[in-house]
Amino acid sequence: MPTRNEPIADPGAAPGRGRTRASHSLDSVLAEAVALLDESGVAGLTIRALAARLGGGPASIYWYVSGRDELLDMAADSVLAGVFASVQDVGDEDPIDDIRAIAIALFDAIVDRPWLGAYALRDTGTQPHSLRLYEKIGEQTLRLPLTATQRFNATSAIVGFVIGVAADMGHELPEEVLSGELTRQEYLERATADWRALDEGEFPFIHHIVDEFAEHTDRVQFRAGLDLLLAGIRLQAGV
Amino acid sequence: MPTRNEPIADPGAAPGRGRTRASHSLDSVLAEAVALLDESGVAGLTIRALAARLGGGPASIYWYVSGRDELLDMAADSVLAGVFASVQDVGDEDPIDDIRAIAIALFDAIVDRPWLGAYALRDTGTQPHSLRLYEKIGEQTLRLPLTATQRFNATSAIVGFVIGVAADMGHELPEEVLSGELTRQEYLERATADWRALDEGEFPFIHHIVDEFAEHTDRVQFRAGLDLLLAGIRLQAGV
DNA sequence: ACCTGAACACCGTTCAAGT
DNA sequence: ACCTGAACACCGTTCAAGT
Repeated sequence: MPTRNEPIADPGAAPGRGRTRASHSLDSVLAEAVALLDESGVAGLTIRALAARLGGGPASIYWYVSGRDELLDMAADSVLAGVFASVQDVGDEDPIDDIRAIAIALFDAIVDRPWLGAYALRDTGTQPHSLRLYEKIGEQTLRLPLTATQRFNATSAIVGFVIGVAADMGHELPEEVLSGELTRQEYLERATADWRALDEGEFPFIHHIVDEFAEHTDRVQFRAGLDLLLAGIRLQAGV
Repeated sequence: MPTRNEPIADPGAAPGRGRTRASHSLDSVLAEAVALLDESGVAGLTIRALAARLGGGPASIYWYVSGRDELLDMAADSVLAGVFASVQDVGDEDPIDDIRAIAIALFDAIVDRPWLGAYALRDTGTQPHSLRLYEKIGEQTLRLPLTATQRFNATSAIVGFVIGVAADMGHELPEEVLSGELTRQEYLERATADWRALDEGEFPFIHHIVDEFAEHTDRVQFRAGLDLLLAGIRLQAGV
């Protein structure tokens, strides 16, 4: 908590010359945390594993971060910094198209890093880049003829949709797939077989869409849903 | 894992007559797990706390459940059984209105139990009631003039939206609120003050909607977003 | 200012043994 | 079939002490 507003940049450019004592920085702590999350997921990010990676003891982490929860929040937000940077120039086209572009950038980032789904855009108070991304999406609605309430609701709907669908897809894949024990293809085939085995009278819808399920890709399905939501916003704005 | 398909009902109606040895059932394990989750959240559900509540040792839980993850999945699904039951008769009105009714029932259940957000509708293979709820929503799209792909995408979008927005709202409230240390009202005021303190040139959207934020309610905002998505589906179906 | 050492109070999970 | 006892191998977090 006391370090929350600490400068993010490394104060001394080079890591201290002494070699017996370990020395980190907020940047390196977060960078290694992200690396650990990418490699082994949320469960893999332990304070002890992180400290070992940085060459120090567990207690050293607590100088930079108030605890594991804040670490997770900050690690997620540090990734969102990149997403925000990548959409900084968006805002000159059709407002709805621009919202789509931002939403897709955010979604793609979460697909690449499934652990992000649970920690991105959680707390705009602690996560400055989450706030900026929320702001950025909202700014596009400012260019639509809507009321303030409609803009607020539309923006929250977009964010909720992105996070929700992405999170859903993140843990749609069980551990066997993430650990490389099973390919996505094999997993889909197994799930498809399960669905086909269901009683057709009891599960008419499942049977109706099982072929689509077998061949679907997350990105395409996400875009399709996003376009439905955007169509609703466009209709409301009358543009 | 071996117990996954065990009958859910208590085999012997009365809990064994012997009083020195603890004796549970899958039902009681899940019921106490839900109670624990309601009282103290996901972090509060430990195998040891659950076992103590049931009057036995930690190892006894493993006869009913393969581990903590499966316990969480099954506890969530056991709550969804009630949600499914409550919407069983839905399906005679306008299809879009029926989808709305189911989505709202699901959302309300997650608002009541924030921990549900992270575990509901996660794995239709392990969670039978998640599957039935997904099927139920999908069945309404069967009554709309859409292609199978469109129905699949629309249904997944609805589910993703509900889960996403609900999950978002679930952890929007920090621990101080959940622990009763702070009221929701006070929290909203604090967050609102933070937002007003932001630079207006840099955060025009935040300033534009801060008054709406201060007075918003989760349920109303969810319905507004849901209606945008439903409007998009209606437009696609042309009904 | 920033890190070490060492401890505290927990965890989930396993497994032989009991009933 | 279902539970106990006891252990294993971890956790996050704290804090006095060092540099």
